[in-house]
Amino acid sequence: MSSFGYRGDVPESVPRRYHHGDLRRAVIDAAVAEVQAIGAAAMSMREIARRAGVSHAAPAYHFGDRAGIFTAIATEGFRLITETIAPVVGGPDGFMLGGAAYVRFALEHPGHFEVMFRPDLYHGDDPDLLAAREAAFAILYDTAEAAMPSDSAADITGLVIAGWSASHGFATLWLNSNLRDKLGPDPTTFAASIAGGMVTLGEIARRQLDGEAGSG
Amino acid sequence: MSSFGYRGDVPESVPRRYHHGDLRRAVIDAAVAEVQAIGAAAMSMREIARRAGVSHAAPAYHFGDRAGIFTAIATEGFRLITETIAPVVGGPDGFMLGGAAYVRFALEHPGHFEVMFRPDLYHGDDPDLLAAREAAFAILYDTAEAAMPSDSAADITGLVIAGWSASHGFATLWLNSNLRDKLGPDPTTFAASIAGGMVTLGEIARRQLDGEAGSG
DNA sequence: GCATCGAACTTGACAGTGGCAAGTCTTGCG
DNA sequence: CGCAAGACTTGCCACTGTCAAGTTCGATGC
Repeated sequence: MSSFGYRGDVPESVPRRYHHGDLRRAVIDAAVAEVQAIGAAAMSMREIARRAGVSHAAPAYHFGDRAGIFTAIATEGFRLITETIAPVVGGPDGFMLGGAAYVRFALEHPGHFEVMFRPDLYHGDDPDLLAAREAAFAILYDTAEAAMPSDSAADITGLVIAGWSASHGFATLWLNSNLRDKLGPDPTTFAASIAGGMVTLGEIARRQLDGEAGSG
Repeated sequence: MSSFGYRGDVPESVPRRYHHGDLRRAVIDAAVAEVQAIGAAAMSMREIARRAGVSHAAPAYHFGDRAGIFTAIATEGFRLITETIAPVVGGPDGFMLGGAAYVRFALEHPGHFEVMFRPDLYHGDDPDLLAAREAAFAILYDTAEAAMPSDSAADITGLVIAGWSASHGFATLWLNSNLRDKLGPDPTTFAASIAGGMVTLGEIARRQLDGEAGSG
């Protein structure tokens, strides 16, 4: 019946063959771009297929279903963020640099970042995903361990959670455009201001802990 | 033609009338529950209509479109979080209590919280929404201002961003189940550990700022 | 060179979705 | 009562993700 007639919206100039060559890669790239542009909810498999110049069901062949595409994106994202943070671990300022690298990753790969932290989108039991995520978490812990002051009585977990929360929260709020109108267009400009805020925040936290210990 | 035959999946026991009475409220409540249970992406207007016992197009009458429902949820969320934080502002521990209240709101109203910080879901130019959001932001600033140590040279904006980021990041990571397996089931248990982490984080930040000032 | 086998696609169908236009019921007000 | 307007219902459309079945093509073995 059919004789390979599908063309979608692909320009005539692009040579069309039955086998795409690297459809898996093309789908991920298009999906990340779509997530970044219009959000994960609005991302459509058929639209992605159209852009790649394949039929509407082709992406599902490689990824199983919609969640499969997001699983691949999240896995790639956890690998990328590990690569971003790993080089700065170990030095005296490793923890601050790690936090900055975390934020930088989020701002440079907003599509990946959005998917990574929305587990309802993907297959949470995928082995590759789990391994990539564990590796990323391990880097966080390493960074905290190396930066822990020798005279501090605080536990590592508390430091990891505090640092991770601060970095993650800033990145999230920034990407949601909740900070842009309050801080100006470029996030690196006010890094010092935020670091100062963290110092003050530490003082306030200490005051409260002392107060509890004294009155309790 | 028709004689008011629609019934959806509503139990027979529920008296059915043409006018629901408070469909607007019912739709918001059902939508929040759906977002909490299956995520905003999977929330369906038709499913909500079914649960409310009205026809599939009834919700759109009150909210215009899907984004209109999310706009109403976000607006309600910003009002609720303002009510949650407002009572704790002013005291010596106001900033820490405010952060705790912020996290508490997120964990108690995960449906609202998810929608509030995903602007791609709703109508960002809605006047009610903008007013509610500004009021919530104002409370954050008030809390920071009241808690600012008199001897601190840091600026308020830096403190607000640092505290907001930490609270927001923790809440987000917790709701994404990224912390649950690392911290145990109940977030209040390890509040002291996290506060200790914030103290350490402040020390690390100060060290880095001093280092930069010394070497630069 | 040639058959053939499996991977990489296409095609077509299905149930479900959001949005729109047009119709219908009901309440409240004169 | 009459009637206008608000609160819905109904039916339709284009679109979506998923599935089953068919088609094409490249590699492998002979």
